Amino acid sequence: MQDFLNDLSDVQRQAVVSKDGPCLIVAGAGSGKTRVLTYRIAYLLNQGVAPWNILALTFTNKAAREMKNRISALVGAELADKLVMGTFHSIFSRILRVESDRLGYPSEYTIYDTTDSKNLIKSIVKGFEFDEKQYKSSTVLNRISMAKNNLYTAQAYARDSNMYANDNKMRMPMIGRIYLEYASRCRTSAAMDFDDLLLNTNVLFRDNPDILEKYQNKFKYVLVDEYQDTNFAQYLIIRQLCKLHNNICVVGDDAQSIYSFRGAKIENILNFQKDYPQHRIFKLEQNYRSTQTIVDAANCLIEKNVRRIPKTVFSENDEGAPIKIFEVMTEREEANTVVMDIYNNIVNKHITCNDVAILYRTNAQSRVFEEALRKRNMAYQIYGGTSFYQRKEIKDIIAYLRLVVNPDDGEALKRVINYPSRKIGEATIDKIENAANNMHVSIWQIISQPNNNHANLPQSTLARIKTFVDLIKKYIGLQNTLDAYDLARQMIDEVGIKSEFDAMNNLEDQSRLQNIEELLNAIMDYTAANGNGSDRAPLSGFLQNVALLTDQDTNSDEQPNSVTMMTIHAAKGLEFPYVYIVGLEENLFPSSMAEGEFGIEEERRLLYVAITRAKTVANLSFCHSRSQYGQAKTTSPSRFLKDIDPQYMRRATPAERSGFGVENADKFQPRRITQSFSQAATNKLKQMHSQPTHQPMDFAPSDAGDIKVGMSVEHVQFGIGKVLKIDSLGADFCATIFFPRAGEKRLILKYAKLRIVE
DNA sequence: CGGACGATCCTTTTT
DNA sequence: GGATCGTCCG
Repeated sequence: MQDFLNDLSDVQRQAVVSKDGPCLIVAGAGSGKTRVLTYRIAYLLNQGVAPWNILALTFTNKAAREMKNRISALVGAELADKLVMGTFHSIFSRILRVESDRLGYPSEYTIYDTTDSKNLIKSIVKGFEFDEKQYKSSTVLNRISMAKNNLYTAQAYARDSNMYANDNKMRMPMIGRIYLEYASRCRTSAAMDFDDLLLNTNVLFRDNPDILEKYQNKFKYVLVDEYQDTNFAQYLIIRQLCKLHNNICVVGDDAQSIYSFRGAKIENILNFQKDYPQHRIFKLEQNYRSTQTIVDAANCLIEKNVRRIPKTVFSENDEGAPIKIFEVMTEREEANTVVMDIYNNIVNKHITCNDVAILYRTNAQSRVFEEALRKRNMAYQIYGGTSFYQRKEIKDIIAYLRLVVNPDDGEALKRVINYPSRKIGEATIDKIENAANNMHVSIWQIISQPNNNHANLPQSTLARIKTFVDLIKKYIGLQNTLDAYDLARQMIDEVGIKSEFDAMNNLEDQSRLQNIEELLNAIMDYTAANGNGSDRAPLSGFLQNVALLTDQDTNSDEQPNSVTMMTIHAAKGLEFPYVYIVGLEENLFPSSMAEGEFGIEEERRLLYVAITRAKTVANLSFCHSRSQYGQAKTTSPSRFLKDIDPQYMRRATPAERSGFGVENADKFQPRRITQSFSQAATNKLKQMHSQPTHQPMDFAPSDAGDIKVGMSVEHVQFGIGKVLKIDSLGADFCATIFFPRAGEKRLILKYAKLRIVE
């Protein structure tokens, strides 16, 4: 134990061993925050605190998993596994399942994801005959979400004249009414949305002091990661839970608060010292990750913000290279230039694709980079496209499983009652839904009692509905005899989802079938891990996990050596040797959506986060024109470029800007497809396979005699490479070529079909 | 009732 | 430029 404390700096160690009382750890970027948090938990365990008395809250499952692994390495898995550790949403959803009767919910309540919520809102707006353009589901949901994050229940919201005035100003006066209906329909569906998990936890604690006390007693030590990203609902839960023991330790960095659009309140960390007067504060200011240049540049950027906790992050690493600024004409050129620079670094600096990340403000920016990378045959991986569990075929199956666990789940029911087709049309569904709403019961309660024809349907339709109801009932019955895996497999077969797809001639269908198999594998893993002996792993447990998974948690099939592409939000907490931050233009970064000085400060923090992801090199780029909605718009450089002292930057030289081969880049045909999750790639994949492309049409080999050292050449199979050496082998000439994808190859020029790129 | 084809809207960021 | 929604037709 004493040994591992030696791994820490003085401040880190002080923060780890300050066991009792409120404690604020302000952790600058790259200052070893996770290390302090994990060591602190290990230290508590070592001091004899029982693991089940420690509550550790994170924002992502991934963060929780990593932390658990690191603690396991320090104190062993037996102890670490007993910690109460996870995301806010997962921990409190579990508590809500245990205490659900106090809220009038069944223990097997469904968790609605954003799509479910939006669909429900659409249905409500339609039912009220409001204008669907005026009440966009995403806007309405946002508003409801904000309300819930600030602990406004539907009743409180509908009563509040300020809220009404606000909505009225936004020309959406009926939001209060929609919220009321939304809440009521969620309840009849026995469903909670993401925000309900936090709102209802607060309601539970507010209305049931005995339960609050129970958890106050249980959680003797509470630790919160990324405290700057907590919203009011989370803040209050923490505050309540800690009232008794007062052992609250929060870790965060105000400079990295980037989630206010989701209700996060930077005030929570700014006010911690006022909230907990007997607190201790530790500032981790040494950055162990980045070069001095990167840290200093990031510092002078963030200093332009007014609202911050004063601290000075510094680095004792090498000075490092200045930040290179790429100024280009179009986003296509931006992509080619950045990719060419990456390529040059791979060849000249001997880094690998894994070392590189391209970070952008919006997901939409990824496409041109995908294309540019594909042209160079460089593998890439996009994070945050449509995640596995958002795919249609997966959502359909999940909907069936959700119905088995909770047949009142209205959104799941509407999704699959006519999929695969049972000849139950929209008109019919509308009728039964209306009947259900009028009687304030779930759709299931209407259709599962066939003798009461509440919806006034013709006999033929009733019969078709009965087939569906019987199917679901059958599996509700089987739930007790089959484990989650057997039930899912059997149900998928019986329902006939698979026969919707034809793997023979359609690549998309083939991938859908694969996805279904992958889902079954995931259920099998779950079944194996969670069932013990005669106790079967319940389906409900699997569904709960799935509902709270996010993109970052589901990107399981990692590409071995690939460039990472993601939004800056998704990059938080990660680090890469080489980071390219692209699209530094007004109205993109800062986003045109950012309003007021507060909004701009958040965008600035976002850039701060982006820059501090870099270990050795950070580069920035911007265009003079970017196409928006299909047409080119003139853009101007981001104001943030002026926030960084020029001494830390240098403009890319014209040669670097054009990159060799860039002019020709557009003429290449893509020939090998890298795997990724984006829709664009999937579509491309479809196109590619619709016609055989064994030999690219325009691949005309260059004359072997023309190939010289230093040239960039392209090989059919290996992609683009750089000629390192030319020598002779008997009568033939041989070239040693370095291919970023395939490594170094020695090829006989006479046989190797090489095409000169530049 | 379902599929095909246009019109329309759009783009933050995500637990 | 693309995804989604609505309309028209079989």
